[in-house]
Formats: sequence, C-alpha cells, structure tokens
Amino acid sequence: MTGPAARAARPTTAATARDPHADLRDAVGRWFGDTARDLPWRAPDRTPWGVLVSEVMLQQTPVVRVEPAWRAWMERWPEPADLAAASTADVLRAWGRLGYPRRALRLQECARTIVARHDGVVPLGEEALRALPGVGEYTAAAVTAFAHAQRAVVVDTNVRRVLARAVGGVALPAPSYTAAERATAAAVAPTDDAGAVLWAAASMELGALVCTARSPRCGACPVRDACAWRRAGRPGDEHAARRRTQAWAGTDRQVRGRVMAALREAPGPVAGDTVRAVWHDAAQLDRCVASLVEDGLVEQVGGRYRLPD
DNA sequence: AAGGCGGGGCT
DNA sequence: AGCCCAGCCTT
Repeated sequence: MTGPAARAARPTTAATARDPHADLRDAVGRWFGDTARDLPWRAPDRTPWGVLVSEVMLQQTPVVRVEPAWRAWMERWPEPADLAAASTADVLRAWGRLGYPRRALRLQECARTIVARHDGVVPLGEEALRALPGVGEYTAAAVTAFAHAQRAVVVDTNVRRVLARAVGGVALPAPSYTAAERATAAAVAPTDDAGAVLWAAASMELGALVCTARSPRCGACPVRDACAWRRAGRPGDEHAARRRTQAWAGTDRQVRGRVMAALREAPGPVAGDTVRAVWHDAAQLDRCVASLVEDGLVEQVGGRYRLPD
C-alpha cells in the first residue's frame, strides 16, 4: 500500500454530513499517501504468507528490528511449506533476539497447520485465521486487510492511541482494550474493502510516526484541527497511576532469555553446568528451564539441554 | 480483567 | 530508570 494505490483510493468529502468520521479518514488517508514508509511487507510483490510473518514478528517488536529479520526469514523460508519442513532449532536461531520466542514456535505450528489443513495457502477470513496458533484478534484483522485486501477493523496500539486522542479527547487509551473502543473503531472504519484497508494502514502509520505515545508531533499532524485531545488542551493521562511496567532485572523472563541465548549460540546440546552458569540463583534457574521445556522451547537429553529438532 | 512472556533503544 | 513497542494466551 504505497503512494499510487493510496492516492487512487482517496475518498471524497461528500459523505461528511452522514458520517462524522469522514473528514478524519480523508485527512489521514491523504497524509498516508504522501508519507507512508517503504516497508518490504507492503511491497507490490508481497505474499499473504509474508504479511502473516511480518505481523507475528511485529507483535511487540519494533519495525526497525523486525525488518532485517523478516528479509532473512523470507529468503530462507519463502512459503509456509518451507517453514513447516524446517528444524525448530534453526527457526529459533533465526528468530534470534526478536523476543518472545514462543512466537517463533507458534509461527512454525502455523505453517504446519496451513500446509496440513489449507493446502499451503494462508486462509481467508478472520475466523479461519484466528484458529491458527499465535493469531489473535489484531493479527487476523491485519492479515485480512493487508494480505487479502478485504475489509477488517484493524486495531493495534497505534490505532487505539489515535482514536483515544482524535475521537475520545484523552491522552492515552485505558490499559486494556475495552468494548467501547472496539465499537468506536468499528464505527470509524470504512465499510468498503479498499477504504477499510487504506484506513487501517494509514491510522497505524499515523500513530507510529506522528501521534506517538511519548512526544506526539501535533504540529505535523494532518488532523490537528479536528483532534478532540488537542482541542481540549492536551490534558494528561488519567490512567497514569495504574500503568505499571513489568520489572525486568531478576525476573524469570530475563533468566529464560539468558538460557535461550546460550542454547541459540551453541551448535548442539549444552552441558547442564553450562546452562546453570548463566544465572546465580539455582532454584530460579531450574524453574525457568522447566518452564522452557514445558513450552517446547528446550529439550533435555540426559544431563544436557538443546533446542528442539 | 489481569498477569506472564524478550529485548533493545529512547527520554 | 522508566517507558514503549503492528499482541497472544491463560487464569
């Protein structure tokens, strides 16, 4: 969805009287046509599988870190059947430091399901997509819109923020996704395929580049004059006291990450003593290794540990 | 509705 | 030292 397609789909303002969100959509759509990033999963030669891979990688990992990993991944496993046939150890090594390695496991399961049940083709429809491992409400909608060019209400953290501000008049959305937000998003999304796809991409891009969480660039915003939050004087975040980022140092997540890093770097099985050396607290380490085995990310063979085949 | 689950870069 | 990032899954 780069310039030409976006401009071709530029809507008119004729529906303004009936649809209170038409001006918002039009302005964001025009802005997107002029300034959209040139990301590889948006290129004309993209495939539905490539879109799905990008969406899974982008679940909580920023674009700048996903882009090189996505290129290497798609070169190595261009079709679902390729990933389905790969060694899981290779898959986890290719995932590298993208974080949340269970996503890599689910993506391979996804590929195997697509081969086994959908003739190797990414299925159509949000219901069928959501039945795939690791595909939730957001990813099913995103694949429907960006891979299949069908209408979907695509709501990620960027869209939530754009709607909270432009429509809701507040600094940031509530900590968890509410039914009211879902209703607003459905009301704002165009009813036609091309319009909905454009709005999905454009609203996400606006949140990523202009309507950012930390320092929004309201001066460069295409809807600055219509934004309810800006018109209200940019009031502060009412949920600030309830937001609590999860600690990192000393958590099981950090320990699991260290174990996975050690196994990724090794060509084969790793001695138990070597694994234990990555963390000082033996009880915590044992608990984390056990949870990794439970998750299917690690295998124990005798007294040694390795990534699964 | 809340909490677990990676990792890095920016303020 | 926080905060944030194209979320998903389980409880």
